[in-house]
Amino acid sequence: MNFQQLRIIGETVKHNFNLTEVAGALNTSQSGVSKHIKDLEEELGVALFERKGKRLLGLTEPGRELLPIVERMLTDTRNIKRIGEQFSQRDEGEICIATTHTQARYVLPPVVSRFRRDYPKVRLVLHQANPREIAAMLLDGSADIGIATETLAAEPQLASFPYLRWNHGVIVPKGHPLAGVTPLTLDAIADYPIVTYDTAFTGRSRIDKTFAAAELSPDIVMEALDSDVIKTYVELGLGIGIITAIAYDCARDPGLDLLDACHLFEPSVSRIAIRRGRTQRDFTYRFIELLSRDLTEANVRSGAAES
Amino acid sequence: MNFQQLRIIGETVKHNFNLTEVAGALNTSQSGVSKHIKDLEEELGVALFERKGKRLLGLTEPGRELLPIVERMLTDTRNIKRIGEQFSQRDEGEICIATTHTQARYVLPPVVSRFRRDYPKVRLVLHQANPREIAAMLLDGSADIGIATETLAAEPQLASFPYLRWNHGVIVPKGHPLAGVTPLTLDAIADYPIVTYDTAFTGRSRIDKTFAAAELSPDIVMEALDSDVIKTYVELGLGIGIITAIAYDCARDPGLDLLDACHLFEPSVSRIAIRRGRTQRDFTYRFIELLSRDLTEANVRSGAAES
DNA sequence: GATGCTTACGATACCCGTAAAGATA
DNA sequence: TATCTTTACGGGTATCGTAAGCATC
Repeated sequence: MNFQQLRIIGETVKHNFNLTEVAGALNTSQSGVSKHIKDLEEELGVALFERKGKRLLGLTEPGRELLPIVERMLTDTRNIKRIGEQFSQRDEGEICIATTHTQARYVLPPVVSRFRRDYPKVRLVLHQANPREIAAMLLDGSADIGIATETLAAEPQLASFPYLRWNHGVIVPKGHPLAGVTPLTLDAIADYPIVTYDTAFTGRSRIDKTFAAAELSPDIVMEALDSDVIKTYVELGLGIGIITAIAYDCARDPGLDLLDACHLFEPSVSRIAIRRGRTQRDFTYRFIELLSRDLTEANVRSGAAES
Repeated sequence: MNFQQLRIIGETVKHNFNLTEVAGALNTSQSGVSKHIKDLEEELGVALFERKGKRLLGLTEPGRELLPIVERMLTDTRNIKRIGEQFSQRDEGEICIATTHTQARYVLPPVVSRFRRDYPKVRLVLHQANPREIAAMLLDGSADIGIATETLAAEPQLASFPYLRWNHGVIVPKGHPLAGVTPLTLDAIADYPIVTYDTAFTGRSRIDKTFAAAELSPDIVMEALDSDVIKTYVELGLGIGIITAIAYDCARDPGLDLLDACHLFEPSVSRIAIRRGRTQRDFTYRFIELLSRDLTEANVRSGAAES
């Protein structure tokens, strides 16, 4: 048994059992991949892959049992590598943060610039993605930290921590009649066409639930992926907008008014997630501490320890 | 990085950083061991071992961080191997049970013979040892199951399960005056010289605590490692014995009487332990089920899952 | 016929062990 | 001096990639 064989097992599952792709992903030859699999199966005395003739179709039962162990070993090799980097180049390296638009645009900038000042030699990669992709990136190791509002909590392999509470607010063009309605009500909102987030983004599910609970069916005329697009179309008069309150800035958005809606929508909680079992660089913990002073390295470590 | 390097790191720590011994343990040459260490340190970019000149003295800080991961990888290699065996030879293999004298002599025989009938092709190795050695054998992987009364629960790497409650009893030569004392009292026992277990064995600590709580200082004239030796010397008239009640059999011990002492000593609990994170063979779970029908595979698995 | 897996074979690199040299107690 | 580690070097082996053969779709 050797590491190449383990890598091949892992990649084979990832690439739908297409060994040609696997060879490409590992920059090696198909023949080598094929032989490695055969050798390992021979050494263990069991077939790991279901075959139809020469094609691989899936894992056998022993293969399914093996897979989680193989994956743990692969992450452990990366952990070992990371410990090496950690000590050989304390303040150098790379940190990849997978996050949604809202966080990247409105919350992270001060944290990022602070981090860059503290760790000028660390390459900071921001990867904007939707919550599902963020979870996938954490799981496959391509991201160190994930930040999102929608459920990162579902996956047991991830440890997630709340770090920011925020509310939805309603934005309207300056002088819009809705601005005169005080206090704002759901019924009043539902009278106008609405522009808001796409499903599975930035608390959209919470918006839907709130209207459903009030037995209202709002007229959603546009679903966007980010607050900036929503603001643009609200300014054009397409309708009123429901966005994160933190995305509104009276100086930058002179054509819009933000109407408080704390009493209408429950607050949302954005979470930070990391992969359990992954050894993190020191500066990764520092980044998380910058996001929330409660999330000290000790707290994050103990939260990630279970399972 | 390769497996041989990881094995070498692990063995080096085990053998007090003597590379000559390590080479012996892995049947290879010192030079190879030395080079592997150097190569790995070079690859990671950090020194893993503290050195004084050419001698290795201990782990550096990165080495200490690395060690648990290396050990997990080594147990994972064994886990993979075990999965192979599990499926290629379902009912063949080896099971090693580390246990104390009392269990081996009085509790395990029926279980062992039943297991041998069910799994005739499994080589069953019984290894008699003291509780500390039992824990060590589980930790280093040389035993599958450990059984003992004294604390196996202390080590977080081990998962232990209670499976047998038992009481201490007093044995006396037939016709001994103590047999007339009913109910038996601690004071009455303390009047006679006592033969019992060595410290750290078969609930000896419980015996001591019981007398201490009653402010008695019993005259312990002999400390033995097992009940059979105690019985022998009680029969010779050296004193009265305090042993596990399960070690007395009126048919086999015609010269002795067992006096009930349930009301004097708290019951002891014998425990079964396995190593967390170790993949167990099917028949290992079957063996545990034979010991206690409550300890089903599902229960044991979930109990071993934490941490 | 196109794609995908396996087998055969030659080149390369890696790992191992012997032997000699250097360091430590 | 005896023990232990490192360095140097040669032999063997395993791994890799090319190329050809063969099965599946």
